[in-house]
Amino acid sequence: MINITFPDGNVRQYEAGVTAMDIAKSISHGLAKKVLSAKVNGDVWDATRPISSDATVQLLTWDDKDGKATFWHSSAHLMAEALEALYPGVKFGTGPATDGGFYYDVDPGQHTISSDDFPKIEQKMLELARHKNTFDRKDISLDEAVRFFEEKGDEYKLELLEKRRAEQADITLYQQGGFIDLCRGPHVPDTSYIKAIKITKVAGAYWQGDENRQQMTRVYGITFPKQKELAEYEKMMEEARQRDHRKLGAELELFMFSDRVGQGLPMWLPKGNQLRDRLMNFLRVEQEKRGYQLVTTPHIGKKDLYITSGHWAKYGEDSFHPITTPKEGEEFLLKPMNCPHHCEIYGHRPHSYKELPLRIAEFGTVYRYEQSGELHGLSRVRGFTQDDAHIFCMPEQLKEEFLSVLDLTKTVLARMGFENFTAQISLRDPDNPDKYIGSDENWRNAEQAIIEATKEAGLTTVTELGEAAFYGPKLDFMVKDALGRSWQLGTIQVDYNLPERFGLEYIGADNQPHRPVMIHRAPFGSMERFISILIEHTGGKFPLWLAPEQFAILPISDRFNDYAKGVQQQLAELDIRGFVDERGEKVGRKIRDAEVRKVPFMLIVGEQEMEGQQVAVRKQGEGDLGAMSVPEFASFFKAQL
RNA sequence: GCCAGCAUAGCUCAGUUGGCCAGAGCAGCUGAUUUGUAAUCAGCGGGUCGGGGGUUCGAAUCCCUCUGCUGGCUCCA
Repeated sequence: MINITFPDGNVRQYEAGVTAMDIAKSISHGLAKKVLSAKVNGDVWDATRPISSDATVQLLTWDDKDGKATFWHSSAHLMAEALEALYPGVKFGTGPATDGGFYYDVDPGQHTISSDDFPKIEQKMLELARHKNTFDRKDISLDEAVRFFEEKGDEYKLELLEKRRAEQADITLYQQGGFIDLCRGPHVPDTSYIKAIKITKVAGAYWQGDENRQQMTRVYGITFPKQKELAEYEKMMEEARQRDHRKLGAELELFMFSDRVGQGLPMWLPKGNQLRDRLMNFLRVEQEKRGYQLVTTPHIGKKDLYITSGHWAKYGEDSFHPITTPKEGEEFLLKPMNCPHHCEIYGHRPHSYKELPLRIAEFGTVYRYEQSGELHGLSRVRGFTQDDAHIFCMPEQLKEEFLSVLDLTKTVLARMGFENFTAQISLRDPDNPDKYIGSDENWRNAEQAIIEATKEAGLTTVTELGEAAFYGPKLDFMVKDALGRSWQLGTIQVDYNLPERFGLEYIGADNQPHRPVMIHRAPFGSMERFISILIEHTGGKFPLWLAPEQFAILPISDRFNDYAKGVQQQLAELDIRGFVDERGEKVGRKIRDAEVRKVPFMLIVGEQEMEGQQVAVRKQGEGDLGAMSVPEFASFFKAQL
């Protein structure tokens, strides 16, 4: 008999060789039906794999992240089996589960796989799933595995095996039906668990993530244990489509692109620009409270500036090429970031330690030649405005400055209605200390400052080793939007490199020159990207204070247009903005149009309202709230700001 | 940049294997209607079928190429 310890600390005895499935059955039949795999001593195992000695066991179901991963990983195998049936000669790379489903990288040989083939693949998978084939685990020697895949002619699997040989890893195969794959597992007990299937996309992907190697075809899918869950998923996807900032941006007339202007170069239309302006003003005020000083720098700078900063060497060839002038040999670059200009501002005169920290802020528009395939609406563009600032401080001031920036960022996110966020701390790779510039002591100091500051600020954090930039550790804010999707927003980065390259100094209390530390920070990241996320988070129903139009006055007929304009005037004096819909349309129509434009308040005025000096208030998405006097509406409105 | 797909009126789309002057709805314009909580009616205008080249008696439709867009990959100072 062996002792099985459960997550709640309970211990039960079972025969050696018991499986997680057996254990589940011993607890309840309902549970057994839901078990997909199990965590045995911390590793995820097949539910059908025998446990031979004492162990801690956690049963995993669809509700567990690892349970889902098992389910999707098995689904990847099932898809591979279907692909092999549909496209003879197809070769397989890797096929893992992801956060939202699974994919398999395949080399389809002569065939091409396009979205037209999805129904066919789904059908085949469903057909195979119904066979209720078990996923059988086989421990074999590496040489046997090599022989098998040589015979099959799958060079990708052979390459993976050679890698395993170097690692001296154990080799296991999994077989379901006629399909055998190199795989660590685990898998669900059999294929019939997979009830609902959707192939979602097909894309190119480089073998082993290396752009110099073979391009595979990556087929993405998602599966569910119940049809209903697929339906919910599809509904969510539809909701995401409705909220797509590119669609809403066009519909709400916020921004546009033009082929003639150029790819990835957004133009802000009046309403979008208002939104953008209000966001910037909000941040200006918050920054002023925290001791930032605004500067303005030009959009270009001499190539030498970027040779000094080191950016020319790293990005020069792959970015916008220099602008030449009538003067021989003179070259300027469109600025790809604001820091070199800000470093020059810092360096234009000597600084005393008493002046630090010096916080230089700018809404700086920068240009980067992003690869054409990377461009995406407002979230990835070639010209954008950063809500940038650079804080020059002494090393011992780092923590306090971090706290101040964290406070600013939290204020910003809260005001925007993002309640769900985490901070990702990116530290050095401890195994690779040579990759980084700056002394060991400085790094330790900076990393410590970030860790302590986030702790004191009460943030939920995740720490990533090796994700730091070569010039310093950083902290990124990850926010979750209304649909539960995660986005990276603002960033705070410590930089030891630029102060060095620009030879920046301050005179310390000891009357000796010292090197300041620089912090780059941008709570929004960029106005473009931030607004794209805000649009999708709110579905275009912006917080009242940001709405380009806060009300629409809808006269019942043109006899009330003058009264309507009077009301508009009264509200304008109270800083409430909106417009009068003077068209010769029926109110029903005016309401519909205002609803579609997502105007927060509709004020309907007719005979009764004019006589009573009132407005009939209707809230977008909610309906009629009844009549109010204009001052009543104004205070009702202000209460919701 | 790479792989795959897409590009028809301002927008959303129809135009199935090549064949008479390329269609619809919405939007726009003009007129009528003076309207009470999500689309009033009528008339009119609008397209070198993304650009260029080719195949063909004939191309929106087939081929090549360029541009842009979409989904990923790679990248993201």
